[in-house]
Amino acid sequence: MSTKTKNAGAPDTRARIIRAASALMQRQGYDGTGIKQIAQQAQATLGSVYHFFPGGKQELAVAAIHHGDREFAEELSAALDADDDPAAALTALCQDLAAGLAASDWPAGCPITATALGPAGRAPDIQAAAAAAFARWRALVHTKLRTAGIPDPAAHDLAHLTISTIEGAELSAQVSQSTEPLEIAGRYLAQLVRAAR
Amino acid sequence: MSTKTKNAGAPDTRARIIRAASALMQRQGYDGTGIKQIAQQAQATLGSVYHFFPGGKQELAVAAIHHGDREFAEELSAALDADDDPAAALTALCQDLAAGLAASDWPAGCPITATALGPAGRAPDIQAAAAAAFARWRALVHTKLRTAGIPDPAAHDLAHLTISTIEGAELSAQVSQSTEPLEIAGRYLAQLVRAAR
DNA sequence: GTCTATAATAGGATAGAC
DNA sequence: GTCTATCCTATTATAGAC
Repeated sequence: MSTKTKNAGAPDTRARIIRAASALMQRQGYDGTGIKQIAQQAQATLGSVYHFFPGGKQELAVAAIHHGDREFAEELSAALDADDDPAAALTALCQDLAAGLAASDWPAGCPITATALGPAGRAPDIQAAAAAAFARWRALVHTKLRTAGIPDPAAHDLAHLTISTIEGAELSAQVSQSTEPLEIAGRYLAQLVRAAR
Repeated sequence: MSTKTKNAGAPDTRARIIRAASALMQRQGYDGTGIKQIAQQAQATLGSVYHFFPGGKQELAVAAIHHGDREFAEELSAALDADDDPAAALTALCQDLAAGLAASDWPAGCPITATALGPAGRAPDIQAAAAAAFARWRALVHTKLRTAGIPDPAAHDLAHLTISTIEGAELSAQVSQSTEPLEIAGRYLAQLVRAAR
């Protein structure tokens, strides 16, 4: 076994820093989150942060977005795998998202939106990481829809719409401090998927 | 005529400041935008900014959100009034939004999302202003759908879905630097509205 | 790899002349 | 209402001991 493989038991400072950056930027955005705050939350020192991320805040944000990307991809995959019917799976996912948002008291929306929105114009690597995340999520839905028998022009478009709508409903729910947008989105996405067969 | 009514010809520093704050925060977010930058863009001095907004940056953000609220409400109203059929009107609106986003080179998404996302958790007045904007936009769509003959449980839900989907599609388009999410959203929203009759 | 100290700069906000 | 100067704090980032 190579020494480069991760040893899961160790304190793993680098992973703690990424998790802290991801969680804080998800709620406060890129510019609203300080590196010192990240270090404190990760129980690391400033020196350790710059040791692992010599590229500074931008490199940290890219790592945070990759982390949020994988995080939501796993949640999405689990939800899609839980039911053969994609319509039912999407409805259940929206309910789970609504419950998570309410449990966080609303600040914890999409794992990458707030991180990417502000600096996307100035930092191309941050924009690219966010675009890759959206594309991966779309691809997961696309595969599920095709497996369920929906042919390809429709499956491609529905995958796009699904990510857009879930993203927008989570944003609306967060801003309005209500689960209603996500509940409604789940119902209509199911209706559209069922109509596409 | 009262002296309190606005005299449209004057340089109107206060309005220039609000417009600058709205435009900058739309692209860079609340924390990514400095008051000095706003003053510079508005061709005003720091003293003038604090003269009109003694509450500082938070009061400025609330005014910027109100400005973006009215701005999009007018665009939405105009789009809905342009066609008797709400389905066709929504499709046209999505195409207009896509064109505007591409013309801005992608940074100019929803007028209030970036402004509200970061500080919503800490500043209740900013969150409330953003929630009011979303509610107003939903109400405009709701009225249009009811006028077009869609009964009320469906019209209410469809208004919610419309705002969520447009919001999410604009976000996806911005992040992905592509007009495709908005084009697809426009098509499916039209399909759902037509099916609701 | 970790820690502290510090440099260099930019941020929000205020004071007071005009 | 406008302008300039300034205070105070926080920020990113680096240096160098351990």
